[in-house]
Amino acid sequence: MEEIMSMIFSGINLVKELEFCISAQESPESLSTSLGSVSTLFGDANERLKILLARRNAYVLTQPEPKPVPMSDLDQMLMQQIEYGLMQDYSLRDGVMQGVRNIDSGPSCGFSTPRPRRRKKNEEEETVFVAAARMGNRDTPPDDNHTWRKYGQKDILGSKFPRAYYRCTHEKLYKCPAKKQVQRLDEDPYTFCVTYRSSHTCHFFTTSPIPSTANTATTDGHYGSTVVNMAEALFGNLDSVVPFGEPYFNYRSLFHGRGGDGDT
DNA sequence: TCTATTTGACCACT
DNA sequence: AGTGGTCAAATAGA
Repeated sequence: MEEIMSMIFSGINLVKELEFCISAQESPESLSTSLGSVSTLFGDANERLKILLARRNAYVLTQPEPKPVPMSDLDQMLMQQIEYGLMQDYSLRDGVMQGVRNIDSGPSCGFSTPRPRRRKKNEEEETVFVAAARMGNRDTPPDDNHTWRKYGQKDILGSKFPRAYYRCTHEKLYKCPAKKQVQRLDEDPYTFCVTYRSSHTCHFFTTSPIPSTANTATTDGHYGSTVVNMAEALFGNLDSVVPFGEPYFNYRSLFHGRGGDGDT
């Protein structure tokens, strides 16, 4: 899965380059080359996703009493990542950085004593890609409304940048199990891959948990359709990738605090 | 003095 | 054995 996400975000970076080619009015040859790279990469990622989803669907069908799961965690995670990445891209292009994120999912899973030194295999996990601030401190991702304490850093094999490990500041006081890992992408140092593990059981924020709509760079209605259009342009047939058409899938809900709840 | 960060070492998993 | 995740002592900063 991480490999697919890596491919998708590499593709997004290629789209950025393509956009630059267009604005720089480069030759049709270079445009064609750029387009080819994009379509190859996304096509490949799409194929892998299809295989992945097919396997999952097959697995669900083999369950004795399949529950009505409208959208799998995997799908949801994927969509969040894709939309979040696009959102960050759009925000940066508009010169606005929005550290908006709210993807806590489900009940927290605490640790049993003694605390394991390795994460559990099935521990809940959410990965988002966050654009770094272009000004100020670029070494840390934008504020995500929670306070974190760094407890480790590791050089990761094959990665140019080290991975930083954070846990919730309230871990001891409120037994909050939330953790996150932050790593820069090799292909785009301005983008962080942030992996969240376990939900916050504390509900303390460094800033207001719901940013005012006055801060929104784009209206979410416009953005939502833009994202869909862009994703469709990128993936061709969205139905084969993500269930935009799912009745239970509300992509606006992914962006809490961006005016998605209140506007009509 | 307290809290956060750094960093080498330890440990679990593959 | 190699790698990633965590611990914990040392250190820095408020």
